Formats: sequence, C-alpha cells, structure tokens
Amino acid sequence: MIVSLLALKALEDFKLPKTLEEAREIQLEIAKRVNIKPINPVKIRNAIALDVSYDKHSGKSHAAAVVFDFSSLEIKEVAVVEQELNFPYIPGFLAFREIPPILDALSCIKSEAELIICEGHGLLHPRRAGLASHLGVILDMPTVGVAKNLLFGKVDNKTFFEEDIEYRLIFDPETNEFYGAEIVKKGLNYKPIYVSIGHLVDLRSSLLVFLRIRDRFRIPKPLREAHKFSRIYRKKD
DNA sequence: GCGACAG
DNA sequence: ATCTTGTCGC
Repeated sequence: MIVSLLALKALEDFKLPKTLEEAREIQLEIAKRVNIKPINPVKIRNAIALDVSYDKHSGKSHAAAVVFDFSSLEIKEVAVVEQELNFPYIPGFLAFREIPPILDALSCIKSEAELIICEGHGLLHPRRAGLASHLGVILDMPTVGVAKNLLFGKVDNKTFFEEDIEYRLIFDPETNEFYGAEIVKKGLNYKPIYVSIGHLVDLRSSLLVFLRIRDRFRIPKPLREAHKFSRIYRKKD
C-alpha cells in the first residue's frame, strides 16, 4: 500500500468535531466500519510505528512515523513533522488530537507498508473507536493498537503462555467480544502492556504482531524508536 | 453522586 | 503526554 497517498486521501475528509456530541457520532460511524479479519504476517514486508510527542509551552506536536522491516525490525525510513495541536486531550477522544499530525507524518513516507502500529487502543474503547481503529478505518489499512494503560474493557481470568510472555484476554462488557490482551513478561513482575485490534486484523493477528515486534523491553522496539524520533526536535533550555 | 480516565 | 536528578533496585 502506498501510505502517503492513503494519508492524503484520508486528510481530505477528516474534520475536527466542534462538540463532544459530534465527536461521539463520528466515533459511532467509525466503529461500524471496523473490519475484523486475520492477516497473514508473511505478506507483511514493511510496517510503520507511530508516536506523537507534545511541547507543553509551544503547544506544538511532533509526530514520528518509522518504517521498519517486519522481519528484521530494521529501520528503513523515518518522517518527523511538527504541527499545531487543535484538540485537547480528553480520555476517549485521543484520535481527534493525534490523527492530524499522524496523517501529516504518514503523507511524507515514500515507502510502501502493509501494517501500522500505534500507541493507544483500537477496539478497547467505550465506543469501539480508539485511535488505532479510527486511523485504520480512515486510511483503510490494517492497524494494531499498543497502549501502556487500560482505558476500557474487562480482563478475563484465564492466563495464556506463549514464548516469553503471558497474557490474559480483554473483552468489551457491552458486546462480550474479546478485542485485546493484557501482556506481561513471563515470570517477571513487569507492568502490563495492552494490545488491541485496530482495523483489518483480528485478535490472534494482533498478538502475533506484538510477538513479532517486541524485544526484551516492555515497549516494542519500533514504538520506542518512534517515541525517540518524535522528541528529537525538542529544545532544551 | 462518585470514581475512572489511551496520550 | 509533560514537569525533572538523583537514586533505589535487579
């Protein structure tokens, strides 16, 4: 997929809501368009990790898009953009704050990619329209959400073990569907990290993606790199 | 009414 | 997310 073209197309009809009621309506429409289906990891050559950092004083944001080889995790391309922030942080409405700078960064990417990984939840959201799902729907690209804290959903009791991690599934108490998982390093007392379905992936695929991009640290390597690049223009005085 | 609350 | 140095712990 040619990410820059999809980003420019998505930018055309992206409008910031004037009220939270309007934002909620948009999210309900987004949720209807989310498509849950397995992906074949073998077909993924390039993936993109995204992160956005904020400058408290200038009110600016920096969005970083890191294209990496899905097999080797080697970085292939990086884009960092600066943009004014035009929407406050309100839990449940993160997408309206971060999607504009994210689309800007994605529009700068020359590489093609088959998957996007972003910081934040996908379907694990009160209206099933978290950042990862919202972004995936407007781009029409597969997305997976990775978050450091849980916003919505109930953690199931059963614990699964796979490779060096253990996880418990998380379901939406309103639909009774499993949309994500709480993951910890096997044996160790690490703070959990949360993975959820974004768009055009299913839960199994999302977990496989996480297993693919993680390393010995809590935050998967490509997301750590995106975080680092999103802060490189920060000025220290 | 009270508490919770991605980044 | 951000404000921030040294410092407690594996």
